Amino acid sequence: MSYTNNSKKNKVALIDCNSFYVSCERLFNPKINDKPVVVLSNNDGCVISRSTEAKKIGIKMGEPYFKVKELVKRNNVYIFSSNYALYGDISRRVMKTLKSFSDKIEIYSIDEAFVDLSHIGENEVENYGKEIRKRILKWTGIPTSVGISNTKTLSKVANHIAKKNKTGVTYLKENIDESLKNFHISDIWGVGKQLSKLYIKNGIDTAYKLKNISNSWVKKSTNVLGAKTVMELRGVSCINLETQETKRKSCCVSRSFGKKVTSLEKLKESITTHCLNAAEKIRNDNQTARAITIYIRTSPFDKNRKYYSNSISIDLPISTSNSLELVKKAIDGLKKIYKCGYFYQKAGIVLSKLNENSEKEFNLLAPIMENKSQTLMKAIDFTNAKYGRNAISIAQAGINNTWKMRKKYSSKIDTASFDFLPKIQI
DNA sequence: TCTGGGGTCCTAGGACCC
DNA sequence: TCTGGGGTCCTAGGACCC
Repeated sequence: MSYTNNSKKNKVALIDCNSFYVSCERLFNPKINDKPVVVLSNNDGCVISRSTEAKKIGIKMGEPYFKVKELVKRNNVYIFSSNYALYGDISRRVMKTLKSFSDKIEIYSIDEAFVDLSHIGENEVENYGKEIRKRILKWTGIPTSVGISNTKTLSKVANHIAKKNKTGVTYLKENIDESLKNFHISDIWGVGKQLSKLYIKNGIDTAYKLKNISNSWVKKSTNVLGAKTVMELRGVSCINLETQETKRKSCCVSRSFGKKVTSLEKLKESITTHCLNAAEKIRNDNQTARAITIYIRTSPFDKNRKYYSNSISIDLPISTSNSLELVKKAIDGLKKIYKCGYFYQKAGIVLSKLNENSEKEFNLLAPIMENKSQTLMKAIDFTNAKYGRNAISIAQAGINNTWKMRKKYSSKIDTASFDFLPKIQI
């Protein structure tokens, strides 16, 4: 493994939106600005975003909603079902604002981005961070935290610290050991549940201790990623800034059911719907799939019923993005793994081995078949974009679906009025 | 009653070949 | 009777991220 030891010059900022989904809801609802607010995952299942006030009350990240219902009631917490069309749109605006500072930017997730600040002078870095923060707040209304340091992993640490700062900006310079001593091992980027367990078992419970562990031990006990994290804590950059937007390599669509499902017919409906959505997604990216995976499972939390989970992967003879072909394969697969007598909680599909349309393998019949189907698919995508997703669907997908998601607390805010967003009908 | 969804990367081990 | 070993490729599953 080779490391680029140019840490002295490298400066990278991590900009992270504070309580992003909550902040998005607040944009259109100023009366909840100083109130405890949470946003729930699909199906109103878990808490996935919390305002500072909600955190203080003791509502934990990822906690099932039914477990905190009482706490929520007692403290008058405002609840929202998630509205991804809204969050996606606000995210695009935040990223666009960031790009006004630099082209060297890696959009890491819906609410986070790394920006290269190597060209900014040592004494100006912190003010530059403040300027970024100020502009995003002014242009989009979203509060952020900015962490800056020599490597991505360290800028993540800096960002954590910035979240507790008044200014919202932290620049971790060379002498960072004091900060690392107070930084818990499980908060390090790249150290998840399993690694935390391993490290703590070996007496390594802070970032500082991990930084000073021997190379040979890390390599022996973990893998290359573990080793990279350690190097990055030492200020040696091993994880590059990915400024090129790359196309996805797989595409999955899955949902939990609002109500448990037992019949093959209902499973067919949901698998068909997921398949249509996934196919549309990859067509949008001008991609085709050469494999499809179908999976179904019962609830892993239900102790009173038998658990069943199964999946099947099917290779496709010709790479395709044709909805009808994909649905047909998906249903074939579903029939093979379906077992009667179970209460299913979730179903999903994965399209994988994705290719660019242009690099499709050579096939004699393909051009003729494709022209026809492509015209049809384009017509469907156009209509659905204009009149709402599923305006055109296929009969198999069902119409009044009892298995559809719960979304009791949706703010129903739709930014289409100023950005021509397609409205998603749930 | 009620526990999300969408990604990436790494590795061990099997299949296959000579 | 004695029953190799090294290389490559692929895949499933695990770990991690937000």
